[in-house]
Amino acid sequence: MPHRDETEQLLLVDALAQSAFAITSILNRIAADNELSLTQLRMLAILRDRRPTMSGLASLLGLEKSTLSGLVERAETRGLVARGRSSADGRAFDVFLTEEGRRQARLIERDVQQAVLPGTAGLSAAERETLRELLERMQRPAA
Amino acid sequence: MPHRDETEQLLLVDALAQSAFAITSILNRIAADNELSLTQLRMLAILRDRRPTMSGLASLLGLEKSTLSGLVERAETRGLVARGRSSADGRAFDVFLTEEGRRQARLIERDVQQAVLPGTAGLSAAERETLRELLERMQRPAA
DNA sequence: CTATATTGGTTCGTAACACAAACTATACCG
DNA sequence: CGGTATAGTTTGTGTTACGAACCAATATAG
Repeated sequence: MPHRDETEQLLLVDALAQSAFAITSILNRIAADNELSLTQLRMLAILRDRRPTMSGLASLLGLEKSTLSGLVERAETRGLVARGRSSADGRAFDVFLTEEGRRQARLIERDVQQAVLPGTAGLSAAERETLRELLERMQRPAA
Repeated sequence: MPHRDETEQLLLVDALAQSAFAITSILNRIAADNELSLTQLRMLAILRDRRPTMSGLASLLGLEKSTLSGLVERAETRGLVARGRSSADGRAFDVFLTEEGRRQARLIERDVQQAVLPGTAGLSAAERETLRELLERMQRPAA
């Protein structure tokens, strides 16, 4: 049952959004269980393999930079992240996970896997691989 | 480059989470542009094709039911949603979109499509269809 | 049938979140 | 070098989110 390509695109966007809603619902719960907010959890996940500046992190999270000061401050107070002077710009700070933050991120990762895996049970191994590859392709910049 | 199946599963979960993070970042921005919070936006999207009770909606959003009273109250005050007595349980209220809420949801849907579509450009039409189908398969209950 | 347990939704207290405006110091460009 | 842009912070305001407590409706057990 293929659709016209324009329709197909819109259906894909909707499927991506629905998937994001479902995952977000799960993440909300896991965050609360770990005494984190959804945004704190997302920040930890993003920082697993990045060291962005404050405004870079704001952009990745889709938030205003004024929001980040408090967010990072509180995470810093909890020992989950630290800040360092950016070498690229004397005004900027990089944000990165501490060892404690890495531990917390791994715990969360485990919880997320446990919660999300059952939902993938209806797919064959080949389908799972295809889905993963296609999603990863979408995360890569085209250029 | 296939992996062991267990690894493949974990990579898929990670890809799903990364996708959700990226979409959520976009949704955060669109919500702010429409003077909504992320959670308000998610609620509108969920209510497009559902009429859940308050606690049903809390579950769909992954939030505590105590959070829903204020959330729905404010959306009701803005004329985006309304409540009706549930026929299934004399204590319960259903929540549903008003006409205004439907209009708002359509505007948001348009914005989301505009923002997300460019990210799908690197996939062929067939790949897009495959991705959509696999995502939809995941949203369906297996039973 | 009655007493007890459970549950749907609300209220309240508390901390956190998120935006916009304003600000300061640093960086950039003509 | 001077004017403009920008990274990050602070402040004000409204919203969000959890847990505890509560009340009324519903479910359950004897």
